[in-house]
Amino acid sequence: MPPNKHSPALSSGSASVQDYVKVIYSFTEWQDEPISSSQLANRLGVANSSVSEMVRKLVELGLAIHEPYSAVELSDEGRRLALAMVRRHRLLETFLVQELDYAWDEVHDEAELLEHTVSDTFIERLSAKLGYPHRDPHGDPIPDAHGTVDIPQAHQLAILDAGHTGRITRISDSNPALLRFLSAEDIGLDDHVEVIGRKPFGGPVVVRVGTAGRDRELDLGDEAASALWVFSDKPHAGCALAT
Amino acid sequence: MPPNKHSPALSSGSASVQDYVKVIYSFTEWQDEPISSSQLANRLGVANSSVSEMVRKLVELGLAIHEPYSAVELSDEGRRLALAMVRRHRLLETFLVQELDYAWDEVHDEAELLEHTVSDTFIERLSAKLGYPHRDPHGDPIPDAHGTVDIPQAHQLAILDAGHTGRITRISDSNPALLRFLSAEDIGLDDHVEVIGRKPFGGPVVVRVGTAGRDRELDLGDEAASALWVFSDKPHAGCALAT
DNA sequence: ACAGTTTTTTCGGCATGCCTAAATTTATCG
DNA sequence: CGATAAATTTAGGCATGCCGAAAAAACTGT
Repeated sequence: MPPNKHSPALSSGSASVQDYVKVIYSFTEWQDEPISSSQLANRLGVANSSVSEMVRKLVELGLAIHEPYSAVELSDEGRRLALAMVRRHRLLETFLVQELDYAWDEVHDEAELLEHTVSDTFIERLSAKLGYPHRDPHGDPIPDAHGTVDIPQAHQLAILDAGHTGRITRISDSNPALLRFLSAEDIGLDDHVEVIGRKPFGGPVVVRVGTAGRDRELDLGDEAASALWVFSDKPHAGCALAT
Repeated sequence: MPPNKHSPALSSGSASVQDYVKVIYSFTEWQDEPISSSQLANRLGVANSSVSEMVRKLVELGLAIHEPYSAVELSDEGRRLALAMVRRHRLLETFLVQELDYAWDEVHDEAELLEHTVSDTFIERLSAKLGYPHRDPHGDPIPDAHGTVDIPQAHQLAILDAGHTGRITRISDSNPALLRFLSAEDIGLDDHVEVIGRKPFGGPVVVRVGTAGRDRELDLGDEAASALWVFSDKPHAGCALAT
């Protein structure tokens, strides 16, 4: 056993370790399949070989589970750490928007850096100051201090069949430009959506969106339609591409 | 010339570089002598050899001026960077105390970490939110966004002669335990002080302190008396040890 | 001024995390 | 099945910052 306490509670690990663990976790937050090495490399912007190395380290640290040549999964310990990081990230984003008047699309990168630096004390005081929020500005659920999250049932707009109606529960924050576009189109969290259909040959998705009565029809490209997650009005929202 | 723009404005440098520059600067903020290698090593908690290396790098980066075997000084560029870091540190401390209810003695370490991570945007928004403060919770002056500071005329209580009276302008934040002691003794910023004298054989300094009318006499050990800086009521406060 | 002490610098080494290039394993398809 | 393609891992290197030990320079006191 390396210089590693029995159950390191949340003794973090380096910023890199935290990043890896968070990405591994996030990959399965709204989907299911565990992440592969190259997907990890992609999301982290590092070479595949770096991932191999680091994953070995994560396994040594007891944070990940990994059979050579197969997907990477988190141990309970790893998931705890990941959830702590996700909590940090989302609370920081909420803080930046609510207290420092950051725009929607500006918060991600700043939070990405800060999450490795702030102390647990900082995070808990922040949470208190913000009124113990459960959802961040993009609609992502904020785990509580013990690592409990509830992940709302939601589907990407891109995979919903025509006719579906629902509410936008979450908007992926991974592309700031896309967030600016959505903001310009006045599409926001909790807006109503109705899927009208899809233009032929993989064309844009046509939807009707809007807050309250003010709704309008518009075309959404694939990236936009994938970034929008909707909580369907139909209880058992089937969706075409569900495999 | 290394991969270094002409006048990198404030393109920071690594956290280490920032720390070195800040310590070099801080050393002369209230005194005058430039800092020596071993003093630098001491304050940074690193080996002398590490300092030699890093100082060479600082010179390469155009941040420091250094003749072998003599003290280290900052270039204009280095001073700019140092002031930016000091600004960050002090604004962060102010924020932690005012907005997140940190105690006086808890803020230093957290700010020390955060100052390397937050963006300029963050700092400017924070400054606005706090109402553009000029003094941090320990009384240290906060440089403005352009790197202008005014450093109040102040002397360490430890070196003032008997009879001096003044106001506590600044309380060094380098020792949290000492801050807790002072807080327990109810000694705070802007309190009035009168130096009564010094007990024999390098004994404690006897002072009379207090807010408004509620003042009392007490003995202060050398460390405490050195941490307290007072703005003297006498215009040309002479002091015994001034050399 | 010069022998001894102190300060500073130089010299290899180490750890972390990243890279490219070269194996190696796994997957795919005729 | 086997050849080729794709994914993964190993091997060797690089940069940053740190260290201890040893060499070099700078202060000391008599």
